Amino acid sequence: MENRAAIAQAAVSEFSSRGYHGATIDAIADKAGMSKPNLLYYFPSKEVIYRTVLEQIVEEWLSPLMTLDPAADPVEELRRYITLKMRMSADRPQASRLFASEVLAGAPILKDFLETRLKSLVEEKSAILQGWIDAGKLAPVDPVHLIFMIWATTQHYADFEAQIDAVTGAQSKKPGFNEQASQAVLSILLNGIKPR
Amino acid sequence: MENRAAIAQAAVSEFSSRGYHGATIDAIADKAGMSKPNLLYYFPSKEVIYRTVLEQIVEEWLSPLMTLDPAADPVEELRRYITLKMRMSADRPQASRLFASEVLAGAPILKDFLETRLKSLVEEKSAILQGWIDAGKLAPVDPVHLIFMIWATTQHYADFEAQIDAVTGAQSKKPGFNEQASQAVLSILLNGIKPR
DNA sequence: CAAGATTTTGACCATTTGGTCGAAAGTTTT
DNA sequence: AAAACTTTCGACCAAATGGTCAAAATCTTG
Repeated sequence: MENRAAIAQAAVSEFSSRGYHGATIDAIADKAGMSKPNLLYYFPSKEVIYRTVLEQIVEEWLSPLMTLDPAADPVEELRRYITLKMRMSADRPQASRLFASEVLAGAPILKDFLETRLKSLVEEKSAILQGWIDAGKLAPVDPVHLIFMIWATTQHYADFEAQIDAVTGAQSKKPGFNEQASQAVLSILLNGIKPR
Repeated sequence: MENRAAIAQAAVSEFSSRGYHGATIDAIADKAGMSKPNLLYYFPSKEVIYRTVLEQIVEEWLSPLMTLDPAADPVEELRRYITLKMRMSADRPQASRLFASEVLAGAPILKDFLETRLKSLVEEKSAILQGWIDAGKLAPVDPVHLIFMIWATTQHYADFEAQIDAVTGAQSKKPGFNEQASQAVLSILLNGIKPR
């Protein structure tokens, strides 16, 4: 259904910049090119729209972590993962901000998801990291915190874009900025976890 | 004025958990223990309350960075700064989330502040970092991105508390968690920037 | 092309909410 | 203790907004 997709896209844009309460059905409908009652023909309520787009985003967000390969070289594997997350932040900053906004508010909708699927995924991947550490291929560091740090640094470039733009004088709009940021992040994180 | 302080505190709590639009004057007044008209006797409007608490927070947020001492040992100085930021995240998570929420929304109120005072502070402190790099005391890495990374990782523990709680099974409530997190963050960041 | 199904929307409603107002309650000053 | 000033609040208003509904427009199908 073409219309549902247009609505979802408009919703991500509105929810991410104005927050759940700040976004209005009217504005979403406008952006999707239809009237409010027409939008409500496709989605029963504002909350259902919100849940729907959140769920989509969360699925996409998860997938890169799921591919972590225990057989690969740890540093190269993490380089790949970090690079991928940096690209996602650059490509879909609104999606990142919508997710962040939900978690900031205490994750009222995603709480269950975070406690179940995300928790077990993190546990699973932490075990892989711990295996690498035990094999002496990574410096000894709590794997869960390492995962948090990767999320924090990579998503920061999307979530705090306004601050980064302000501080760098909108350098972040220029092509190559993302590569430069990736270089810095990779350099610090990978050096930080290489065994000495 | 005791009442203004109570209002400000209630406002930080409401704005940080419900966002600007989700927070209501009534709820803030309730939490501050007074009626809505009474609250509006102390602050002329919701937006002024918001601006006021944001400005307070931003001042506090800035101060640790200002103390960076070029004469000190780089690694020890950064250890001090990171530890301080981690403690701030643990002590005042709501303040952190309110700031994050403002930036997430595109920093409509703080834009000017970020482009002027924060920008020049970052430039000033970047120069110190660059000096350390030139002296061979730090690994060569873009100082601005290093500052972003420190902000990202430390504030993550406040801003994404809901996610961290969910994933760690509320371990983060236990005493010692913050120390453990600080250890991990310090270990990775400091190792990441030590010259090799 | 007519009957039926789907999609679209203008008009409307109920609730929420930011903010006002006038008066009451409390405090300070003379 | 009366006047003057500060603080508090019940009642109210106007605008915004989530959602409904019946009818119109459009599309599908026998």
